[in-house]
Order: sequence, then C-alpha cells, then structure tokens
Amino acid sequence: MSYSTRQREVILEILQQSDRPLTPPDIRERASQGSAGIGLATVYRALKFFMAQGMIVLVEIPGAVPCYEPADRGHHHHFICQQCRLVFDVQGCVHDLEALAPRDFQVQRHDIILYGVCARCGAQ
Amino acid sequence: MSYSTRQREVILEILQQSDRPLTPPDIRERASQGSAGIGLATVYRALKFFMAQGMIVLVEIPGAVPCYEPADRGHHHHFICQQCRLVFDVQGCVHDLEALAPRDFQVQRHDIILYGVCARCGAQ
DNA sequence: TAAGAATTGAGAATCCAATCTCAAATCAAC
DNA sequence: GTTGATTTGAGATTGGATTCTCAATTCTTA
Repeated sequence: MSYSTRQREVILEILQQSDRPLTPPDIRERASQGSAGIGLATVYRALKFFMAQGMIVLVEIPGAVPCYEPADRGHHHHFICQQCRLVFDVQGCVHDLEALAPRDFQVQRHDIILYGVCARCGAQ
Repeated sequence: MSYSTRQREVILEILQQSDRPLTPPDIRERASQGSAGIGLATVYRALKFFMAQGMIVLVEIPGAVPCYEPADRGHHHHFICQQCRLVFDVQGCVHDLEALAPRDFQVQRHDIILYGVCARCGAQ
C-alpha cells in the first residue's frame, strides 16, 4: 500500500511543469517556495517511488548532477550549458546511430549530449 | 619543474597501448603486473598531470567509472556494455547534430553514447 | 656524487550524493 | 473519530571516488 501525500504531489507537479530536467536540490528548492519546506530525503524517496512507477526517468549527463524529468516526453536528447550547468531538452534525433558500433555489438539505446552555451548565458 | 619517472612512463604507455579507455583502478592493476606496484594516488596524480599537458582526455559515461584515454585518437564516441560495464571506442560520427539545439544556443561539442551488449558478453 | 626539488606510496582524510534512523506527523479505511 | 500502516524531516551515516599527508625515495643539474 502507498499513500498519496502533499509532498509527492508537489514533487510530481514541479517535474511536470518544468521545461528542463531538475536535480533533487532543484526540486527541494522549488517545493519550498511555498509555505512548508520539504526534506531532501523526502525528495529522494519520492523520486525513487516515481521511478519505480515508471512515471519519471533519470537523466544522467557527465559533468552534471543527475536530474529527473517526466517519462512521457518522447524520444529526445539533452544540452548542457558549460556556464550555468543547467540541462535542457532538445528535440529531434538522428538515424543510423547503431551503425557506428562494431557488427558484433548489440546497441540497445543511445544518448546524444550537446555541450555549449545556452541562450541566457550567451546573451551575457 | 617536473620530473620524468618510471611510474608516469608506465602509466602513459598503458593508456596508449589500450584499445579502450581505462579507469584509475584499471591502470593501477595493469601497472602492477610487473615487479613493483604503483599507488593509486600516484595514478591519480599522473592522470591529472597528463590532463594538464593535454596528453590524455577524461571519458565520462553515466553509469561507468570515469576513465581516460590518449588525446590523439581523433573524433570518436563510446559504447558501454550494460553487462561488463566496460567502455569501448566506436569510430565514426553523424552530421548536423548542432542543428538539434535551439537557434539561440551555441553548440561547442557533442557526445554520442551507445548502450548495449559487447561482443564478448553477447557470446555469453 | 652532492644537493635541492619533485615524486612516490600507504593510509588517513575529504567530499558529496544518496541512504538510513526514528520519533512525530499524515494518511486511508473503518 | 480511531487505528494501524505509511510517510516525513533533520541530521547522522554510508559508500565510493578522489585528495591529502608526510617521510622516504627518486630525479635533475651541476
């Protein structure tokens, strides 16, 4: 049995309303904008719970803190700003990536990560 | 001033002779095949030194221990085996990746990571 | 080969994300 | 509302990679 709690609802809503993947500290910070704060342990527990439910996915980018986003955003990739370190979604993909691997390697999935400067940082 | 030592020479040679990126423990293990062992701290210090010299590069793959390879291997990408967790080089690339990012984002570089099962693990 | 500077090795210490602890609070069902 | 199960929060703890410590060793130059 599992309960629906104010904290979990807030955490899920924050993830759904964000246009980019969020780190646990990001989530905690946003969740604490309102009245009561939320413990970091609670954020981690909720993320684990939603992951197990298949409602969110983990986004791991080298050089960035692991972050999370809703699982229903379709196939896409990520951009990380070298200045502010924020992770952004980028739509689209390319074909024939599997062809890069040696013939006797089985490719199950792929990630494309773009590194650069985001619009905000680029404008100073 | 910096000295050339047996340990650093061994470490660099191990990296150059490997056909895949190696982790610090990998390097230490291989360096200790011969007579004298090498301390892990020494491995980390040498890697830091070679990085500063621009002779090697860090390869970061989510889910894998950070590993290193010579900097002169040209543009390529990586494959990580989901079973043995080893990281392999894959040659080739695809074009127009920069086009995936929003127009006001500047793309400086990219990474492609393939996840799957390597030849050895695929053959049991 | 003498001397000063850099490096090494082993283990301790640090760092930091993630997990655990446990009493207090919250939830769902009756 | 009562009750028992689940969840929360704060801080302590863990785990694993990396760095630090410092005496001993190695290297370079002269």
